[in-house]
Amino acid sequence: MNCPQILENIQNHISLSTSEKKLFVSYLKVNDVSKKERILQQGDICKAIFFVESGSLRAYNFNDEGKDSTIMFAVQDWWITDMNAFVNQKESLLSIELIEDSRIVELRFSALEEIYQKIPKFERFFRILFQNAYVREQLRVLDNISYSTEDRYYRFVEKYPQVVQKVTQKQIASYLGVTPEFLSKVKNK
Amino acid sequence: MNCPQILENIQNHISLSTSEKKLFVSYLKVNDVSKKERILQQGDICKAIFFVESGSLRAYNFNDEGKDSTIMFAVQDWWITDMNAFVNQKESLLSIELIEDSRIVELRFSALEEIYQKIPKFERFFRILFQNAYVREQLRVLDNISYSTEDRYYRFVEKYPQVVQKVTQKQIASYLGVTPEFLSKVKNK
DNA sequence: GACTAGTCTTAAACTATGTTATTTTTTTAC
DNA sequence: GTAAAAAAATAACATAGTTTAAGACTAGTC
Repeated sequence: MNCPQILENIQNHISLSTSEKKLFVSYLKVNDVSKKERILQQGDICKAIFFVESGSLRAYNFNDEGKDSTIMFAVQDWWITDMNAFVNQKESLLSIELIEDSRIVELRFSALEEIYQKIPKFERFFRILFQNAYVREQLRVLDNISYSTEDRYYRFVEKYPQVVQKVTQKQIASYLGVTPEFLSKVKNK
Repeated sequence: MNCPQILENIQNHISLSTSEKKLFVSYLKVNDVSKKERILQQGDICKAIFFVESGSLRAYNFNDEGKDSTIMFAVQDWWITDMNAFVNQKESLLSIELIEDSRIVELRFSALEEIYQKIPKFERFFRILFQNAYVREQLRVLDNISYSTEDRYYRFVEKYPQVVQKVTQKQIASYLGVTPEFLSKVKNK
C-alpha cells in the first residue's frame, strides 16, 4: 500500500518523516466501492473516518417522516464520516452512500487513537482539519438562516462546482432543505 | 493574573505542568466588559479568541438588507470568536456584543501561534475544541434543514436552557432564522 | 432498441412564514 | 417612581415553500 494521495493531503499541513509515513499508512485500508453502496448505515456504530481518493459520496439523514436531508457531499481529497458518531463511538445519525464508483481510504477509530499517541503531529493535522470544517459549517448555518433559497442555490453552485457536476438536483434540494419541486421552480422562474 | 477557570476548562482535555500553566497564562488578558459593548466589530480584523469567565455574549451578522442573524451565543466557560476571520486573520463577518456585564479572557492570534509552538499539547486541546464545535454546527445544520420552526425552537430550549434564561425572544428568533413575530405566533398557538 | 425506474418540470391547492401596523407588556434610564 | 424605549403579542394581508398529481425526459437494464 502506497497511498500518495492521502499523504499529500496531510503534508499540506504537517511534514512527516519516511518512517512516520510508513507507520501511518500501515493503519489505513483502501477499498474500491461501487455506486449506490453504503459505507455507513444510519443506526450503526461509526467505526471509521473516510478519505476519498477518487469518486464521490453523500452523507444524509433519513427521518421518521421519510425526509432525506443531505449533510454533506464529499469528492476527491475530502474527508467524510458522521463525526458525532465517530468521535463518541456511538450510533450514527447519518448514512453515507456512493454517488459513483469510488476508491475510499478507511481509518478506524482505534487506529486514529494510536496515531495520536505515536505521532502527536497528527493532533495538529486534525486540529486544522476540524478548524476548517467548523468554519465551513458555521458559514453554512449563516447561509441557512440569512439567505433565500434562490441565493443559497447559486451560492452553493459557485462554491462547489465540482460537486454540482456529479449530483442530481434532488440531492441539491435535500442539501438546501427544500423539496425538489420547489428548487425546480426557483431555477426556472 | 491567576485564571483558574480557563485552566480548568483546558485541563478537562489535557494536563499541564505548573510552568506550562504559568507560560500559558502570561499570554492572556482579562477584561471586564459592560453590557451592550462590542468586543468584535463586523468588518474589522479579528485579532483574538475569547473565553467567557462570567456573563454572556452573542455573535451575529448584519446583512445588506438589515437582517440580524445570530450565529452563536456564549455563556460561562464557552469560547467564542469569528473563527473564519480569526484563523485567516481577515475581516470579520460577525460582530460580538455583550448580553450582560461579563468577564472575558482574550487570547490573541499571535499569542496562540506561539503557544502551539512552545506547548504542542495545545494542538490537542484545540483539536478537541474544534472537533466538538464542528459536531455542534453539523447538528445545527441538520436541525435547520430537517425540522420545522416549532420543533427547532423547543429543541433549542432543551439543549441550551442556560442561554434561554439570558436572551430575548427576538434574539432566539434571529438564531433560528425566523422573524420575532412568527416565533411569537409559534409559541403561543 | 424497448422497457423500466428514477428524475425533472409544471401547476393548483394548501400551509408556513414574512410584512406591516397597532396594542400591550416589560425593561431601561434618569 | 416615572418617562421613554424596547420587546412581545396580535391580526390582516402578502410571499415562500409544500403537497399532490400528471406528463416529459433521461439513464440503466435486458
